[in-house]
This record gives sequence, C-alpha cells and structure tokens, in this order.
Amino acid sequence: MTQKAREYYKDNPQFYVAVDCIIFAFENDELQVLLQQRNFEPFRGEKTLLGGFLQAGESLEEAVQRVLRIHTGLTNIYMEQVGTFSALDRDPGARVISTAYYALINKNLYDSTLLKEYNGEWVSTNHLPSIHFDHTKMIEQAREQLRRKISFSPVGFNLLPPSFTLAQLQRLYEVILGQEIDKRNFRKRVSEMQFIEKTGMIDKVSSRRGASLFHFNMEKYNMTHEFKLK
Amino acid sequence: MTQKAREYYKDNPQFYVAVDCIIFAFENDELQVLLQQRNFEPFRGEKTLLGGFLQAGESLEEAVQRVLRIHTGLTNIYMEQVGTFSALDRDPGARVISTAYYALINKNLYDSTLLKEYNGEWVSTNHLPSIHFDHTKMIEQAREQLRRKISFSPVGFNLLPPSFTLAQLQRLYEVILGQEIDKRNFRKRVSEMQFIEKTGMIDKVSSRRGASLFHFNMEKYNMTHEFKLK
DNA sequence: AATAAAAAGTGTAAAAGATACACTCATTAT
DNA sequence: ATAATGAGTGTATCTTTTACACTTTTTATT
Repeated sequence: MTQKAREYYKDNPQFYVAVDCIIFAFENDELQVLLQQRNFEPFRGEKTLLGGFLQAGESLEEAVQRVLRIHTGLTNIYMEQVGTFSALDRDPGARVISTAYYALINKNLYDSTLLKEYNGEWVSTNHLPSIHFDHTKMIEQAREQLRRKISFSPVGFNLLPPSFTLAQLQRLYEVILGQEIDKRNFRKRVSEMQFIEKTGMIDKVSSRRGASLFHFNMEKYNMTHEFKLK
Repeated sequence: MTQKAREYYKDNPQFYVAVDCIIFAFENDELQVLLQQRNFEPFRGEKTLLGGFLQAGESLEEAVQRVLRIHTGLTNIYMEQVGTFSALDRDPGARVISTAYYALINKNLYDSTLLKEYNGEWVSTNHLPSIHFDHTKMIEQAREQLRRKISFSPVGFNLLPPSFTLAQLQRLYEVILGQEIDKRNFRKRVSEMQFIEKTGMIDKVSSRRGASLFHFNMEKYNMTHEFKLK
C-alpha cells in the first residue's frame, strides 16, 4: 500500500464496536426477552441486554453467535440485524458503537443452568422493567421488526418446539401481532400451507381431547417460499 | 470509574467505522444512484459509493449528513439506515465496519457542480456497473428496502420536485416497484389521500394539454398517517 | 355410570379491497 | 381543419378478508 493509502485510514479515529442481542422466547403466552442484571462493573446492578465487544478476527454476526452460545448454550440460532446505534452518550463509560440483533430461541432447548452464572432473567416484553443504555429502544425496534416479519416469513417457528399444536401457533401469532385471531380463519390459512404438516402425534398435555401436533417442514417451504399468516 | 470498569473497555480492540451513502434520485424514468470513480488512493479508479469515516464527535447519522452535504450541497436530506456490514475482508486495505444509509434527493435542487470535484457519476440502478467492496450488495439491499417502504410511507416525494404531475408520480412508483400500474386505479388511490393536493398550477412542459401539478402536504399527512399507494 | 367441563375441530356467507378495462377532453403542431 | 399527444375519468368483476356457532372427544367429578 502506498503512503497515501495508509494515511487514508490512519487519519481517522477508531471506536469500540459492540453487539447487543435481543433474545426472544415464547412462554406463558408472552413474548419474553433475556436480560441480565449486571453483577460486574461498570453499571453493576443495572439491567441490560446481553452483549459483547466485537473482536479482531470476527464479523458482527460471528460476535452475536458467540454471545448467544455463551449465554444460551445454543449454536446456529436464527437472528436478524435490527440496527446500529451510535449516539454520542449512549454508553456513558466510553464511545461505543453498537449493532443490535434479535434472536429467536426455543426456551425448552436452551441451557437454563447458564442463567445463574451471568445473572440472567427472562422478562415479558409487555411490561419491560427499567433498562440501561438505549436498550429499551433496541428491544422495541426488534419487537416491531419481528411483528412486521412474522406474517410473511416463517420465522415464528424458531420460538416453538419442533412440534406444536395449532393453538400454540395461534397464540404465538396473537401475542406477537398484539391482536386476537379468529380460530377458523387462522386454521384455514394454515391448511393452505402444505409445509405445515401434521406429525400424526397427539399432544395430550394441554387438553383433554388431545390436539394434533404439527411441524414446519423447511425443505417443502423452500420449494414454494409462499408464506402468509395472520 | 473504577479500574475494573476501565478494563471492561480497554481489553477490547477498536475499529475504523465508516458510513456509505446510497444516494438515490429519479430522472429519465430511472432510479439512479450516485457513485464516485475514485481519483485518489486507495482503490484509485474503482467505483464506490460515497462515504466517509466516522469522526469522534459525531453520530453515524451526523456523519451521513456531513457526507451528503459535501457531495450534494444539501442539508436535512431524508435518509434511512440500511444495515451494517462487517465481513473481515470487505475492505482489503484495513478492517472497517461500515453502516449503509440510503438517501433520497431531488436532482433538480442539488448542486451538480460538485460532481466534477469528486468525480461523481449518476448510474441507473437497473444496470449497475462493477462496483468496489460490498457496495453492490448495499445498493441492492437499499433498493429493496425502498421498494418495501414506498407503498406504505410517503417517502417517494423526496425524489420529486415540490410540485409534480400525477404521471410523474405514477412513473416513480412503476420504476421503484418494477411493475406497470393502471392509471385509473392509481389516480383513484391518490384521490383518497387528501394530503396529495392540487396546487392549481398547470405543467405545460410534458404535454400539450397540460397536467395539474400536485404537492405533498406533510402537515396534513401528519394528522392521519394513512398512506397506501401502489 | 352419568354428567359436566375443557379445548379441538370444522364451513359458509357477506363485506371489503383489488383489478381489469376504453373512451373523451384539451391543446398544439402540421 | 385535422392529426397527434398525453390528461382525465367510472364501473363491473374477481379475489381476499372477515364474521360467525356448533359438534366432537376426552377426562374429572359426582
């Protein structure tokens, strides 16, 4: 590289770059998000999203997957970039540019023993506690992005167990969209999508009669890519 | 701050942070984007988006407005964040994290004398030339984001002069959505939105008969926030 | 054994929204 | 006077969305 080219970069400042993860899960008819009550400095005692600093050899997506692995034990988690936040005073400790990603996990599969280690807690997105930094804004933006996405893309299945009842699926949609859905209309729309398949198994836990368990067939979905549900 | 808190930041690497601007304009029935053919190192001769490095005292949005002002002479330009790109090798000269923003300008109002200074050129988004870095991906993502947005939010008016004919507005939508629109249906939808107002002026340039000029009344729009056009 | 309780499962009609479609009008150039 | 150009306008059909109520299956209770 020429001297000029080196200066092109060198004349500019560098910044800490972080990722913050809005980890969503669905339980008790609530969309929940994983927070941590920090038991370390700085900002000990404050509630924040789970996050971490970008390291030299990794992309933002790799940093997110690292943070997710550490805190949930899971790999290959579905995630989506929400946005990058750069207000001068967003982190009072130092100038940090942070990119938020939301992630969708199935709470049954993740390693809940990790919770204690980092002082994590699940909270409902319906009544968020007071949260540090600009993390409340990140959560709201992520929730809105998920709401817009879920009607046209089969991302919601990441929040459910591999097999689920139609009642569970409907409740998930009702909670994320924030409105009641007519049962017959909902099921009509589901039945038009052949990639939402009856497994033949019956769930006897949630009802006396028993409800058919379904699962999302990703391969079949990939053939059509036609999804619409609300 | 405690020693611990200082280490919290100091143990982490820092990065160059940049912004890249997808500056869109509408002319000759094309959605165009402003590129520069670099006449400086590094990557002299390559085509890139207009961008710049984040400076210490500014947010990403301020950096974008700075870049936009320098290259178009305009301030207060409509813009929206597209996403942040962080692949390890995206800039072969150094590790740079870059956030892309698209901006919408009216080509009649901007300072075109600046073009020569930085070797800028407008290209149609329909047949993009070969562009350096990951900038092609940024442009495609921005174009898609604009396409999704324009039907439900009155952002397209930023690409038109303050007053415009309905034919102009329709062509804008046809080009961005990538499909022909029925004239009567389009006008029916426009006439339902009272904030798209007839100015009383007649444009005699584009037709013999003359066409009514309309303008977008932002104040009226803010009262309803109901927009739908496709 | 009969009954009550709980959630699963199922079809049709009306309303709303989206789409298809063709001619007249006003002006200017020839 | 006439031809050419783009502006302007309404209705009928199709598609999609919404509203709506009862029967079925099983278990717990008496």
